[in-house]
Amino acid sequence: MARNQQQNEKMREDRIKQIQAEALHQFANKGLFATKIRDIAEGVGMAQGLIYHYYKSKEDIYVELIKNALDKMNAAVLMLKETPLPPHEKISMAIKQMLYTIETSEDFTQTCRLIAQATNSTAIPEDAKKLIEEKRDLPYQELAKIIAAGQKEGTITAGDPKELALVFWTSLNGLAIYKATRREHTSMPDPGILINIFLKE
Amino acid sequence: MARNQQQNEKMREDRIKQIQAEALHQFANKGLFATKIRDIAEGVGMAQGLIYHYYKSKEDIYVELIKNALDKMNAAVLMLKETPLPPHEKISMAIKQMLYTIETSEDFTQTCRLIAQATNSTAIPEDAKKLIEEKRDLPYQELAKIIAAGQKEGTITAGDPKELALVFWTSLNGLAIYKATRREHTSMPDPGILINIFLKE
DNA sequence: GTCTATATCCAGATAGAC
DNA sequence: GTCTATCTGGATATAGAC
Repeated sequence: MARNQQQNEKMREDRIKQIQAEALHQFANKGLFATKIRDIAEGVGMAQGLIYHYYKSKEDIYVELIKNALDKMNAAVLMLKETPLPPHEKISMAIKQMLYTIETSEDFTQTCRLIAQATNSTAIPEDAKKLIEEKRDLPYQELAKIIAAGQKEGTITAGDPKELALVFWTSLNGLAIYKATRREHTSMPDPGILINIFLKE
Repeated sequence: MARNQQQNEKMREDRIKQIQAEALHQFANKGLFATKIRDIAEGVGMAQGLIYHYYKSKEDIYVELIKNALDKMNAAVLMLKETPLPPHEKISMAIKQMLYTIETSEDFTQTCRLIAQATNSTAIPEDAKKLIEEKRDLPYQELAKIIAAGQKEGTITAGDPKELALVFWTSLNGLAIYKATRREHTSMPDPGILINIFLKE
């Protein structure tokens, strides 16, 4: 009996993961409003009504995805923060890593697109707005700290750390979104171009 | 009689301009699907049904705005191309100009947002897709040419001109969109940060 | 040109059988 | 858990009076 309950629990979780994966794909490509519950259900291969066995509403799916996306992004930044490297190497590693991930991981570019869409729309669920408000600043803040530390060591270009962090994040984000819409036709620029913005000589 | 016809024609054009201005505002903030015809009509101060005296459908308004937005962007790039300045000064002028315009013109940031949304969604009208396909590459191409010319003169950093153009355009675009969502709280970075990417020493 | 009223459609969400 | 059928609301677009 306990075994069965565990199995059921696992099946349920698998289903939820399927729905999430399909919904991320659809939302990233079409946005919240153009994506229909039917699209998600068909993508997963289940009846339209069955979605409501797992989620209360379309908005609920969306909010959960937004939360996951922001958390994933922030976790990556905190990981970078904890990495035992000098600041300027953190920066160049982060740039290389992100460009590589943009190039190779569709899931990552979709996550970027989801966040970008949500950030740029006022027509998203109230809960999603709150999450964004709460969580979106962390990358800028952490980047700014790393940059300031590097400037103290004399390895990173002079300039307002916050402004440099802003350029860092918006540039890479812009590239991720660009890439997402031309997957086959384009490759990312040489990391050196971006690294030059931040590192001395 | 001819006078009256002219007056009527002008009134009609004014109405259309009102609708366009309101629609740009709404679409930029909420996207195509979350914007309701009623919202636009209310914004202009007319009855919902009256919109259809001026446009056949919501999609038609959207497609027209997309066209205008892309044309405006491309016209600015072609203007830059024709400016009688050496390449490296074109680049630094363009950066300064764009950062200033982002900071001061809400219409410009809305135009950027509209294009960004449309570019990043597969759920837009077929006609809008065609326009984007046709027109969106021009800035990258012209920038790349200017950069290549500057490299020949030895005033612009080495590197693949196309990649540099990509960084140029995605960075500024990313900043415009960032700014749009935090209008009061943020200012643009020092142009020098971006200029340093492109100019030698 | 402008409005009100309405036809029509579509999608989110629910009910209930299996 | 899963499906089919359906209720319901809301939005586009049209019709027709003023």
